[in-house]
Amino acid sequence: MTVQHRRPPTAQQFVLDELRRAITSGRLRPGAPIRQDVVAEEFGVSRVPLREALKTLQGEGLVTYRAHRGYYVEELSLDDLREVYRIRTLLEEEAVRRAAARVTAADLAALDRAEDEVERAAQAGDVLAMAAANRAFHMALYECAGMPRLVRLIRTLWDATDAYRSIYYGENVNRERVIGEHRAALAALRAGDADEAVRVLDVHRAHAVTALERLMPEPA
Amino acid sequence: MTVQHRRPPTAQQFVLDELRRAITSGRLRPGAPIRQDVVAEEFGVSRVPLREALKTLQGEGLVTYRAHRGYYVEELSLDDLREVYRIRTLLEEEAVRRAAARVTAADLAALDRAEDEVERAAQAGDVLAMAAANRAFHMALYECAGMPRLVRLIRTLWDATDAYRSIYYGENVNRERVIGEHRAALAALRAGDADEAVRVLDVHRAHAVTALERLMPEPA
DNA sequence: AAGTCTAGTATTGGATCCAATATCCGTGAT
DNA sequence: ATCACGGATATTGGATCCAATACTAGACTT
Repeated sequence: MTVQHRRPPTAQQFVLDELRRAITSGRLRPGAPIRQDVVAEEFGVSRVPLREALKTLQGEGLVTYRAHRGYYVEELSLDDLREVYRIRTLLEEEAVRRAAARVTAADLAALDRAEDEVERAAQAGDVLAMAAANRAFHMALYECAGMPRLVRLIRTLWDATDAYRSIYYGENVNRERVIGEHRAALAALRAGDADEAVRVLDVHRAHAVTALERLMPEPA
Repeated sequence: MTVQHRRPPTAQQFVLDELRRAITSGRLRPGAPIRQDVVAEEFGVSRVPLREALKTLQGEGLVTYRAHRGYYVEELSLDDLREVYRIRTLLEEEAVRRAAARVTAADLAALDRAEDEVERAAQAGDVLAMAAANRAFHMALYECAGMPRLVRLIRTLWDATDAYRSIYYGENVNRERVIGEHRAALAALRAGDADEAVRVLDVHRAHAVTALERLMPEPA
């Protein structure tokens, strides 16, 4: 007996996910004020969990907040996305370098398993599962750096742009490319070649940006 | 007619500041659960603004959260602080480099004024004012990079460790040193020498870490 | 005696209601 | 006509109350 849309355990989680989707999909227009009454009713919750979700989004930079004025949808232009990816590059390079220096055999085995998961999802053509598995793979890799706060930051940046990524995996070509790049990164890591691992993952990331630039609606 | 402690415009802001202090000062011990009832009563507010403040702190990594289990004070060991400073280094280097490439005459004039403010506070021996002015100076510098999201991230990292910094300015030597370093950074920026500006500010930051290592209570 | 189920309690999650603040618009003075 | 002032309204901020969940302890079974 399968549950269709397993709703998260709390309303704030549910609203958080929905809001992210609404913002990154453009349904809530950039710059527009978020009327708590309206949105709360739309999602069928009260304003309390909504406000907690908004606080989280504020931390991620998807909304801005002014006391007694409310929350506003933050602009997420192509330039902003590029900026996010630039920041990710800075942080993830550090993570990969440290990971390369510290990675253990057990870590590598776990990464192999994570990559298997990605490929299984790709084979099945399950876009959602692949996005999730891909994320798990990358985070597992970054975790090897032994810098929990760095990983937390990276994870937040991924959260802020998650909705865009799922578009990316819709295309067959990308799915194959991703797998190749993952394998190359793993090989480099296994060989202890930090520079090569960084290089591969930079390309990996850069390609995602290019794809986004192609897919994003150019600002009017 | 001076207001003693101008309480922030909202209870959540007030609680946020107080909580940060309580956590970074160690009054709320690492790993300890945060009982909302207790803390709310202690600060004289209801649980609603407290929970919003906690969400913000979650974003900053000062507390962790598990649904239906509550918030817990996050460990902030010396290692964690080092990690935060390492991340700051990565992000701020990028900001300074971009700033050096884009800084205008007007920007430089504004930075001069910001630095004047710092020196005025230092002269007056007003530690709190100096911390604030110093922060304003650095942020003004980073703003020149034209990367709002990057600046936002840096600001968040500063927020998470603000309480520690005020200790730093308590010492006379540090106040003088800071001013010298600021001036050197400004000179480098004016000369368009990005590498030098980065170098100076790296030293600047590294010294703050060293001071912290001296002052921090070593974990038992 | 060990483990499991169950009732009770503590704590968080969420809804509703009221208060405080900001915005908007009309009125009046200059 | 323009600006300042003031009240009405919309919206956010916060307090209280109730519901849902997780923890605890004790009784019962084996």
